[in-house]
Amino acid sequence: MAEKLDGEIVNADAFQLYRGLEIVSAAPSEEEFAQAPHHLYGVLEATESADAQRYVNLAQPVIAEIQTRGKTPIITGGSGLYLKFLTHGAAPLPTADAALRAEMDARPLEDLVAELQRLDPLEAARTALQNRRFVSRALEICLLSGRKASDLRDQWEAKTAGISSQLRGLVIQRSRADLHARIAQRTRAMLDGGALEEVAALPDVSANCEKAIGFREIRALLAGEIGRATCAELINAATRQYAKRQETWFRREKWLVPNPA
RNA sequence: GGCCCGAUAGCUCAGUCGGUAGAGCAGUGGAUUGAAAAUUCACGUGUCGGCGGUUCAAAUCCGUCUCGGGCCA
Repeated sequence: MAEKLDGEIVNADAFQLYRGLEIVSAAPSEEEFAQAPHHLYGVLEATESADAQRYVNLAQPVIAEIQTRGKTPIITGGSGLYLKFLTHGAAPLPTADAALRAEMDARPLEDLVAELQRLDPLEAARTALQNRRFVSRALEICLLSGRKASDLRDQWEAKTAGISSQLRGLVIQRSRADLHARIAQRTRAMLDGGALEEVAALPDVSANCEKAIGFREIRALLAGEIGRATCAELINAATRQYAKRQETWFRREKWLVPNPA
């Protein structure tokens, strides 16, 4: 399979700190992946904010361009949500509104829950009401669209129901021991490979970029708040947790084939 | 050598007046269509360092040993 794919990698990450040291979490073969061109153009600057639609807008021209050269774009995760936007498209929902969001952030969660339950009881019942983000997003959809979030969601789910059967993809699953060893190796490579300099040189970054794993930890290291060993361990732990969340997400995507021969 | 402090979950520690122990982190599983490398939910049996003693009952009190750390010599 590997030798048949003349591929180029498009990564589903909005920000690529540590350029050239991307996670190799899915690839036809490790050698091929390492040799394939990684598409870093179209990537957001650290000061820019990101969202799933923005990622799709950046990735699609890159994918099209690879295809015009007769090559296979290999889309890798990254974020399961971003990949799903790419494969299934965006639902016709209102885009986040900064002012409304700031207003909601200032309100107590119970307040948001109560309003959502009043405006759209069905969506409230489907939402994890302890999760502030999910509650405020659902409420935001209702307020901005003037419609019920549950209706819009149902429409979109009905419309995209058949898409998965037309997709092809694979998931590389590793044993936890192997995965954790590779994560530790990657962290080492990052710290030794210029990540400190890269973070030190970054300006005030966007809230999205600030959350990239390693960013805060390296800032703390540079500020002398933690030592290098602690920094590495914190990055390792955060990456392990992220990898586990990726596994959970992709396990649910039934069209993805785990560990094909 | 003497004295003091510590030893409890993988790690850091809490544990009241004795009633066989629980937080944070780590870990595991889940949710997740415009913040997602984010956010969020669930999951806690472990020789309470060892041995002996007191007691109806000991992580807790007493003795002793081991291992850390500190102070005095």
